[in-house]
Amino acid sequence: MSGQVKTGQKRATVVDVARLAGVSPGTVSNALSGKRRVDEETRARIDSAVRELGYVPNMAARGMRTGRANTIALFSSMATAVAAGPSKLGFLMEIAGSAALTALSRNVALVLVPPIRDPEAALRNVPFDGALLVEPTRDDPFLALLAARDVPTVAIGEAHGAVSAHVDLNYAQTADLLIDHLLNVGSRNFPLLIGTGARRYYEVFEARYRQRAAQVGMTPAVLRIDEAEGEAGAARSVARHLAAHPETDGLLVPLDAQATGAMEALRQAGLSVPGEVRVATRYDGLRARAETPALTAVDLQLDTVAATATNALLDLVEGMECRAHFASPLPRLVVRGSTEG
Amino acid sequence: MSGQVKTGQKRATVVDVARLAGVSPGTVSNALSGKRRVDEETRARIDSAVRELGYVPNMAARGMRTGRANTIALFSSMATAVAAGPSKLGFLMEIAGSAALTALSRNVALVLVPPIRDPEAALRNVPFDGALLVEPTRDDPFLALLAARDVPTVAIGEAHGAVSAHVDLNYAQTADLLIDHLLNVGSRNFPLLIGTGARRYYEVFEARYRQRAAQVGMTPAVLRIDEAEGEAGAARSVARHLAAHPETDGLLVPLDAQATGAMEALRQAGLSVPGEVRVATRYDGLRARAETPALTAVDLQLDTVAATATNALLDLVEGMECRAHFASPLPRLVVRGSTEG
DNA sequence: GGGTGCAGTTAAAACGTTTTAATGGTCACA
DNA sequence: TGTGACCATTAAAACGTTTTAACTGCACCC
Repeated sequence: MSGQVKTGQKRATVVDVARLAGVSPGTVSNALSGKRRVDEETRARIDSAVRELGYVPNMAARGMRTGRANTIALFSSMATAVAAGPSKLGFLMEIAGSAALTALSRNVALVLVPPIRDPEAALRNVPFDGALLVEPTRDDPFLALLAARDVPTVAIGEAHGAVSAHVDLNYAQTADLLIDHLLNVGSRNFPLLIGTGARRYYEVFEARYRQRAAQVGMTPAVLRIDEAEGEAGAARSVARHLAAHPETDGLLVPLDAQATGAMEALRQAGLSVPGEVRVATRYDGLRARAETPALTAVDLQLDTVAATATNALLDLVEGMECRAHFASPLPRLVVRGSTEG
Repeated sequence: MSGQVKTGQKRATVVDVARLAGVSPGTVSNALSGKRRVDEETRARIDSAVRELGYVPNMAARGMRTGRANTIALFSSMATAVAAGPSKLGFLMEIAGSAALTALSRNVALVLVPPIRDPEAALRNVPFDGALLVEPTRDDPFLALLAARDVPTVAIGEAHGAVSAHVDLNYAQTADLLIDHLLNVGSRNFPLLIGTGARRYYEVFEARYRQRAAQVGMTPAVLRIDEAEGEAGAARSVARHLAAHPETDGLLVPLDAQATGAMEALRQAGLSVPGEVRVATRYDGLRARAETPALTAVDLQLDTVAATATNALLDLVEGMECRAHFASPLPRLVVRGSTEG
């Protein structure tokens, strides 16, 4: 009997509980939320009524009253996510797992909003009190929509637009790590491949690359490839570059989808990796590890990053003050077969 | 001006829109939802009022009235997920991505409930109108909780308990695929490693393994390892088996975390893979691909499986009739270095 | 005895939407 | 002219909480 609810029966409400316990609904609410003192004996009566009726609070009603959804949303910038396909999803999912765990430890659920054609529809149908935005582009459609909704937003990775806060992804250090590594293993002629989108980390990578190239006397070559062309686009671009520059002995390809494309081009050209050409990429995900040889990459410690971002967002949602900028653990180089023989 | 909302300003409601458009709130609701006919001219007035005020419907209020949260939850059986760590998360995340996409295409968001200590608290604070349950164990704590809440539940993988429906993960075919493959590449003495938990797919794997072993005259050996001991437990168990059975020339290890543990044991024993011992696992995820040599595994087509499950669940939520059992695309063997030289 | 303060409780309002039943108007048909 | 059907609209109720302000007793203090 007790605790059981028959199928189809209407769920018990706070008034049912109140009636059974012989108190008013307000007292039940106070007893359950603990917001006000309730007599010990009354509380006991309420508790047993709750158990007997199998009462579960109606979240929608609570949300309407309190104005909170107990939910945060994780968005990924549409364009790239689609373009980079599974790789970007890996990146996103790694963040999602950690963010969900952190959020739930604070009694908030994470809703996952994958890249989708119509961001506006997604926003409209999903209740949430805060948003996590993964590496937004300069003109990210979500930025405007979230701003219009006046909802706290935390970006993962440096953001151009107006966000409440952002967690650093250490673009500069990551770039330096990879560039210095390529130099250390002896590469002296390696181009940088980046996408054409307005991503902050492209800008940073390019800046560091050019600076370092100038220092060591390397002629810089920056190949820009539309992200939407995926692996194939990168392969074509690299093939062209190899033909024009046979002295090439390395490739710096931050976007992993483009990195595997580049590997394909190298195979076609009959060049050995890492013997003749060394290759390094940024995100140490499935693509990087599944390539043969596996690609040297960087451990961005996304779980820590996501936890930091989530906690910051929840602080904001709860109305606490919060810094506008959070540092991340320093990225660590993960050396693999593609740069060491 | 239009479409702009100043920060801190209270959000416009349907009443504000109604007043501005000179109609009643009910008409606004009808115009927006399209549930009833509304004169073309009034609809236009309402639309422009909506734009001017930057009106966004309050989901909580709508949810309270309609009884729908526009949300489904994805749960993963607690014990295993924790035990198998990142590998299980990979599995879960692959499903999550596809489920989220499918759900969103039907205007429903996916909330991600990662393995957590207190499942009951998770359930209480998260509003959802349906649940997706990944490979529940026989006594899965979520099963009871979801049943008590009387919420439609769809399991991914055969389920023991009471769920509204389940989508097959083709345990038998998967087992056959792997067993036959090991036999085909010449293995004649390979034990089966499985966990101790009450998972349906352990039972099926064991049954098929014993049957096939009897057919080909192989002495069956089933090693059961507590999932909670992870890689190390599997490594110890395999080391022991190898010492007692030097004739071992293969390993069938469905759980990928245990498979990588087994690989470690083989390395320690100085046995070459695939030369002396062939290894096969089930889930073709990061662990399988990142191992050296990469592990032969099975493509379970989780994206299709997740999409099927999600659509079934949403049908149930919308009150449609729905089959209790869905087939999945047949699993395909992915042959890798661990079984072919 | 009249005020003050406190602790526990309550009645009623409020949150913002959807839905129901009722309303007035127009049109076609007898 | 009356009758019914239909259409667009509306007023009001309903959803299930939380919160506010009021209200009890009751003890304590001048």
